[in-house]
Amino acid sequence: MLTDKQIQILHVAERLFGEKGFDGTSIRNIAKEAGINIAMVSYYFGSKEKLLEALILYRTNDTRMQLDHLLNEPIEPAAKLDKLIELYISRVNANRCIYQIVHFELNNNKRDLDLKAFTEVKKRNVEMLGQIIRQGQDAGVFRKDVNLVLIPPTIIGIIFQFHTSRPLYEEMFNLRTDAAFNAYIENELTAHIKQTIKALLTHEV
Amino acid sequence: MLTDKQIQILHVAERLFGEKGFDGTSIRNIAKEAGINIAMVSYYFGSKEKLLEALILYRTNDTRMQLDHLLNEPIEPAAKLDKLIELYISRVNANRCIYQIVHFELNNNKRDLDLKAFTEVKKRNVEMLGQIIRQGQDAGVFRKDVNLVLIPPTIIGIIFQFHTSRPLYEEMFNLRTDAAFNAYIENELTAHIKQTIKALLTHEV
DNA sequence: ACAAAAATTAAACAAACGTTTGAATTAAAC
DNA sequence: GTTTAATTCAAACGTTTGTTTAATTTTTGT
Repeated sequence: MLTDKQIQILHVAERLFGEKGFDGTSIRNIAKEAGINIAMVSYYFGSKEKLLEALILYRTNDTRMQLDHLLNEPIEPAAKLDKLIELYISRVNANRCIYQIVHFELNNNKRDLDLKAFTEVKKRNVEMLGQIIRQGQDAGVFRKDVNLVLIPPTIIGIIFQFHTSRPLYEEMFNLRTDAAFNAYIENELTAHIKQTIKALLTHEV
Repeated sequence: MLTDKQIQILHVAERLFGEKGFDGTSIRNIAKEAGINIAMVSYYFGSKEKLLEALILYRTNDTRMQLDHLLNEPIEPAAKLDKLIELYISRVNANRCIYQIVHFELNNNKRDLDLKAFTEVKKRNVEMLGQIIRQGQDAGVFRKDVNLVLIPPTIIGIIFQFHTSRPLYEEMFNLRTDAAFNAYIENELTAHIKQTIKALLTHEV
C-alpha cells in the first residue's frame, strides 16, 4: 500500500517525467520539487526505475476501475460508445505523461520494466469496445465489417497527436490559455472524434 | 552543406535517439556505433544539441520536397487524398524517430531548439490538405462542414498510436517479424485510415 | 518514560555525462 | 616536396548522475 508521502512523490515525479522525460529528470529534481531529501526516493521505492513502475501501476489501476464501471452501465450502444470516447479523452488528458513514458519505454528495451499491467488495460479496452460494438451490430446500427482493434488507436491517436502538436493548434485556433485549449478538446475535438468513429462504424463504403 | 561523414553520423544519431531518446543517448554511444572518436561530434556539429538541430533540418527538408511534388501532380481530388495519406504514412514510418524527439522537445522548453522549420512543414501540410479538400468540395464529393485542420492529426495520430503500441498489435494480429508488421501498416492500416478520412469527408451526420 | 522502529539528513561514492585540449596524423594547396 | 589546413586521437576537464552510508531526528509501541 502507498502512503501519503509516497503518493506525493509520485505526483511530483509524474509531472517532471512528463515535462522532461524519464532520463531528463534527476532524483535531485524530484527531491527538490517535493521538498524531500534525495535519499528518500531510494528509501521509499528502491530505485528510480522502481519509482517509475510504482507510478505506472498507480495510474493503471485507476483507469481500469473507471473502465469496469462504464462497462456495467445500462445504456444503449451509441450512448455507451460516446461515453467510452469521453472516458478515453479524459484518461489521456489526465495520464498523458504516463502514456508518453510507457510508450517510449515499450519500444525501448533499455529498461526492463514490468509493463504487464499496462498492456492488460489496453487489451481490456479492446475487449470492452468489442462488447459495445457487438451490441450495436446486433441492434443493426453499426456495420459488421469494421476492424474493431483499430478503433482504440484511432481515438487515442487523435487525442495524442493534438496534444503533441499543441503549439501549432494554439496558433491556428487562437487558444492562448490552458483553459481555452482544454475547452477546445472538450468541445470541438471530442465532437470530431465521435463523428469520426461513428462515420467509420455506420458509413457505407 | 553536409559531408558524407556528417550524414553518416546523423543516421546513427537518428537511430539511437529514436531507440533511447535524446537524453538516453550519449555522445559516446553515437561515436562507438558510428566508429568515430567522441570528439568528432563536437568538431562537426558544435554540440549534442546542434547535432539534433542538424538532424531535424535534414529530415524536414526531405519531407517538404515530397509534399511540394505531390501538390503539383495533376490527378483528381480523391486520388490525391489517397496519395497524401500514403505519403503521410511513409513519412511517419521513415521519420518516426525525429517526430518523437521533436514532439517531445516542443512540449519541453528545456532546450531552446530552433524548430521553426518543423512547424512550417506542419502548416504547409494543413494548407495543402485544404487545397485538396476544397477541390473535392467544389467537385461535390466532399462535405463542406469538416474541420480540415483536424484531419492531419487524425491521420498522423492513428499511425503513431499504432507504432507506439506495437507490442500489443504484434500480439493481436500475430505480426512476429518486422516485414509482417510493415506489411500490415501498408495494407490494413493504410486502408483503415483512408476509410476513416473518406467516411469523415462524405458521411452525412 | 523509555526502548525499538521508522524516517530523515548531509556527506560521500563510483560511474557516466558533454566538452575541451593539444599532440599526432592525414589531406590539400602551391 | 614542402607548407598549410583539416581531421583524428587519447586524455583530461569539471559536472551531474543514481545510489549508499552512517549519524541523527522523529514516531511508535508498551
